[in-house]
Amino acid sequence: MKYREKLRNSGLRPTKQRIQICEVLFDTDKTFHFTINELEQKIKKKTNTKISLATVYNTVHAFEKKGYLKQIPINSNQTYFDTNVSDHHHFYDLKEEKLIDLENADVGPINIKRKIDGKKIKSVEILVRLES
Amino acid sequence: MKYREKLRNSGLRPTKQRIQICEVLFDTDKTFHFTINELEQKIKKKTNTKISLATVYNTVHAFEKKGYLKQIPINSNQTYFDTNVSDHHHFYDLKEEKLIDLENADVGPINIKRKIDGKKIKSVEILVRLES
DNA sequence: ATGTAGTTTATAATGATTCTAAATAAAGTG
DNA sequence: CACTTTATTTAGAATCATTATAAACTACAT
Ligand SMILES: [Mn+2]
Ligand SMILES: [Mn+2]
Ligand SMILES: [Zn+2]
Ligand SMILES: [Zn+2]
Repeated sequence: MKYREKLRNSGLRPTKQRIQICEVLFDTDKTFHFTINELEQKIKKKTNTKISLATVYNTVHAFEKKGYLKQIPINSNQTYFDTNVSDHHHFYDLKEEKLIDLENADVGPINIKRKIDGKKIKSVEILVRLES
Repeated sequence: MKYREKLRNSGLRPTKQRIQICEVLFDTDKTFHFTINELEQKIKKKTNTKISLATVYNTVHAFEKKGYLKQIPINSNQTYFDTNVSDHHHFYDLKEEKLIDLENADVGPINIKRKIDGKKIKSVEILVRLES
């Protein structure tokens, strides 16, 4: 399978669980946003096997560290993750509690004029809250 | 005191606890960012009375609803609040885990070109992550 | 003063996330 | 292939921020 090599190249052993999670996360043209609980549901539906919640957490964190996922800062009691790891911005629909990608073309260039000594910019992200 | 009226005008009874929390939050020229636990510490230090944690939560949420505080979306296990309720952006120093205000003049104008039917923009916030 | 609705409080409950330690599986060695 | 080593999975417990509960208290109107 295509994920065995990807995992091995990342220094992660290609276990059955990790491969299944890869299939749920990356076997799609569209990227998406998810919480751990939503991911658990997707896994349960797609594969009929059960992966323990601890493994889902472990795997998501491992993938995040390797740069295959990223966290989206949102005021929510649950952490949101994104399979789109490119630099991009978000709408957050407050009613639906859903994130929507904003392509960079949807936002003009952003110019951060202020500098902080000894610090460099790691990321610049816009969150646009939407109400009905 | 100056806060009695402000509270009454907001439909909030001016209790001893709320006035003390107002003093900690608003008796300063500089605005600041805080978590509930940091606020609890400040209250303990400034006033020598003890306000229950439940009241701190209740009051912060009441003030947020009235628009005297706002929440800042950050990936943290604790919720961050801001006494600066104007539209503004943030640096987030990943090492110090501290927020720093970016004035609007520090960021060029932001133009969100995409629209979502039936939704209107409630806020636009930039988070600039800083690394050392 | 009395009554009512709002507020505070200690404490319990909740729920997302992390930890633990034992069982299992992958990789390395000869 | 044995055999060893090391990483991973797992169920369940622990943690910890936040919210709920319900009884005591307080601001305020009459
Ligand atoms: Mn937050
Ligand atoms: Mn978050
Ligand atoms: Zn996204
Ligand atoms: Zn701020």
